[in-house]
Amino acid sequence: MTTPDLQSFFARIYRLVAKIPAGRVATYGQIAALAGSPRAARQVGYAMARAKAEWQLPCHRVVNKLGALAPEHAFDSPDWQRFLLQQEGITFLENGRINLKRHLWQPEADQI
DNA sequence: GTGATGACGTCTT
DNA sequence: CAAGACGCCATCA
Repeated sequence: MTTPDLQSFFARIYRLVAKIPAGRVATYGQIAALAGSPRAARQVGYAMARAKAEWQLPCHRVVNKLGALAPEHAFDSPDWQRFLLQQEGITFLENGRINLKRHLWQPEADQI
């Protein structure tokens, strides 16, 4: 159709991120693909940076495909994201990355 | 409308 | 998989 963007891709990204259950993590590419643009993974991170705290988005549950967390400057405190994830039961490897094999979010049709 | 930006991903070394 | 370079693509100035 001529109007594929109901509001903006960011809006869809926010909606998807909000559906990530606690104790699970999703990748930027995963969110981007669900939003309709598999190649727009960067925009997912951009959307997180522009996200407002009032939206209460679990942006700390969004990581890259390597399991590495966002840059330190992205959160209030350098290890704030890691702290939140550990509080939800996320396990980290010795190299400081998340064990995606164990905590990667598997979106279902009803979740979208 | 053009150019620059960037919380990524993939390829190559 | 580590580190660097290029590409992608929506948003911002």
